[in-house]
Amino acid sequence: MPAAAPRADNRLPLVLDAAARLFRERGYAVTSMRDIAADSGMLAGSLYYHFASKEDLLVAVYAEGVKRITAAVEEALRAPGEPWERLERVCAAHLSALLDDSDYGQVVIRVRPDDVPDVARRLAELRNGYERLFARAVDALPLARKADRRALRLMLLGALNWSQTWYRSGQDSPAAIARRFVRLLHGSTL
Amino acid sequence: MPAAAPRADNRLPLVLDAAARLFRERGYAVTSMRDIAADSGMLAGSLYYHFASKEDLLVAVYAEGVKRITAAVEEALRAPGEPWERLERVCAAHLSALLDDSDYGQVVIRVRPDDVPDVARRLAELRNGYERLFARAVDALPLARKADRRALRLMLLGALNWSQTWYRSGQDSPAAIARRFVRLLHGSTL
Amino acid sequence: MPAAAPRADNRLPLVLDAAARLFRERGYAVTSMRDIAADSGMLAGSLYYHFASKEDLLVAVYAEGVKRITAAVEEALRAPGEPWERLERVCAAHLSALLDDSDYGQVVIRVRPDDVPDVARRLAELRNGYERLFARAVDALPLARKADRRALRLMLLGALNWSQTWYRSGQDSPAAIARRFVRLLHGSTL
Amino acid sequence: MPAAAPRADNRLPLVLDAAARLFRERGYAVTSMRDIAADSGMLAGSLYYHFASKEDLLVAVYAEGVKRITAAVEEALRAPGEPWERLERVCAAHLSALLDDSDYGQVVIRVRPDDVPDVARRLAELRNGYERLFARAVDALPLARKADRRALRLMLLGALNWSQTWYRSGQDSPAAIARRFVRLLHGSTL
DNA sequence: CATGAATGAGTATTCATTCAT
DNA sequence: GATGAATGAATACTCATTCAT
Repeated sequence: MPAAAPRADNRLPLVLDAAARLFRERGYAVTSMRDIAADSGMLAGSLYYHFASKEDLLVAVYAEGVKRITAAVEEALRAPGEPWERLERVCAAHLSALLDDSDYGQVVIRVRPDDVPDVARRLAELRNGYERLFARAVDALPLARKADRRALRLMLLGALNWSQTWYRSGQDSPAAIARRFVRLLHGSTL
Repeated sequence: MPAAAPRADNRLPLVLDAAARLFRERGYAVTSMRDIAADSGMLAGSLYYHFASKEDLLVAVYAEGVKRITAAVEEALRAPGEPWERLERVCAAHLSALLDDSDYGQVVIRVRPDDVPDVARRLAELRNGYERLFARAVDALPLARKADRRALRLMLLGALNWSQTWYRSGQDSPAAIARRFVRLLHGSTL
Repeated sequence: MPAAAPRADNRLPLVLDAAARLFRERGYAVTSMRDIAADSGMLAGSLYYHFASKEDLLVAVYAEGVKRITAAVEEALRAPGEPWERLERVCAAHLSALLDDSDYGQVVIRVRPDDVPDVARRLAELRNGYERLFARAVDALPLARKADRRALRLMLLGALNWSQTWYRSGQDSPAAIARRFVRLLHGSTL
Repeated sequence: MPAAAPRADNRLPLVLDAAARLFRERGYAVTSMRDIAADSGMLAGSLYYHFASKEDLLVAVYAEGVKRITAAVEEALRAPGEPWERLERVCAAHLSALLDDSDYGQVVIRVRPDDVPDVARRLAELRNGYERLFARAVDALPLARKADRRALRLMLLGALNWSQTWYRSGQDSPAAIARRFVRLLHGSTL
């Protein structure tokens, strides 16, 4: 019997889920601890048993978001295939995590690190950690010139992330969007 | 004695400028009317002589931002040249307005319409109005297939808008970024 | 007509009075801004128009308290007379300001500077300013030895200030207490 | 197997020590049960096994403080000697307990009974019990008039207690302070 | 004995807004 | 046009306390 076993009725994950959903739906600044508490079936004060501050709660959600996107993209990277194919799979995975899979991934895009000055650096580091992973998929491409590689990465990632703005589920699937975006770049770099 | 001559010491533009700067720097939710008032050398209550609400003030800033981007892009569209060249110029103009020119343009990207539910629709319309203009530059491209046109527009616009996230003035100029992005797409669509 | 004339219905003094009374009655930590507001016939938030923080409000009350004690003691110092007589009058004035005259003086004794770390230094300076004045009355005494002078001052001031603990109005008057205390010291120093 | 033997690892004294230290350092109102718990290596809830409320904890600390001062003063009273000499020793003992010996004694001075209305009476009784002891040392003095006796006691006790305000260890020792204070009163009463 | 989790009332403070002057 | 003064609701957070485990 492990000593530190969490209780069965631990509601921390519930809190995290509620926060993720609200941060994604409305944004960080505009979501109150009371909102989150109400959605977790608790009182506002009770949240502080689990998280020392609203900012800490955001960091936890954000970290979970990065973790999920990372996991999805790592899996896509592992599968065999030709570099452009792999990039397409990576983009599809990235988009899925951002648009469909859960609130956590969307928070990573929606909440800007500098919206929350006190933890901006921690958030930025989490995001950068992930972006290095994405860069690996671009580095593997057989490109002619080096400068193009950075531009291609920034362009692709920007386009994917911005998709949150216009994406409506039901129409184009993440995979379809990823395919179209990657193909737009493919021919041009031959 | 002229009847409706605006006073020389009209401080409305001052208010608008302060709001634009603060909304851009910190975001809408986190900027208070008192902050804006202080930056305009007034008291919070006095703002209400000029704007009925904080939301109205945002709409005014946003509209001015769209107007400026629109003006810059329209000028770029007017200049003669081959469609891809023109698109490049349009992108450079768009980026300049977004990154360098003024706070107003940056507010249009930084503030999401749905951050402010009550005026979300008005903001979205303003933004859409502009995006239709941008679309014209894409429509003029000699592309093989129709589907590509939409993807190309969304990709390009997303990549440009997202650049606010990583752009640091001093390094790459807006024009250079625009050129690289457009060229990445050009070859592939021949 | 002076430009910055305060409005007739300015309720700031009301706030100050309420704060003084409550700080004296219950202590600083235990008095809430709501309590003070309720006693001034306002809402808690409204206090912040007049004072930027609870600490600032305390400083204002404290300063007023020191000012009043100072004024009383200065007057006692000005009156002519033999040094011991003058000291007695000074002590009586000090005690009156502390026990009878108003809440402000009592706050100066009741609230310890280090109860409020952030403004401790400002409070201590205010108090020290006054104590230097009190010291003048002791310095004028014809004492044999120098060391005694400091001890006498500390003893007298301590005894006077502590009287807040046991004093019940109706019994001994401040003047009577002062007389007895000073006479206890007088004979011994001849 | 002995029935009521207290456990070896009884942590109650630890709690008491932590509370004494914090009440002395910061004051009662401003010290939280969590602070005390943290300093005792426990969680806040666990304190309630030992004490029914924060107020009870204060009473326990206060009582211990009074007990220690009482013990020190009783010892000083027992030693033989002339009344003024004995008073001086009593004052030195009182001051030591207040300034140097431990946190408990200082709490008795620092925390005013009426800071804690619900237990104010119990605290006052504890304090009075001690003060009667102190009075015995004054009663033994060969004084001319009765009124002086009360004044002398209040003056001396007040001066001693207030010393917490200006005393800085390292400079004057409690014994030296006591000597000076008592001598200031001695001559005058001959 | 002690913890983990929560409560519910309270804290200081902030904010968009109002309106008489 | 703008201010001084205030409102009322909200905000993040704290705290003494409870209680099943």
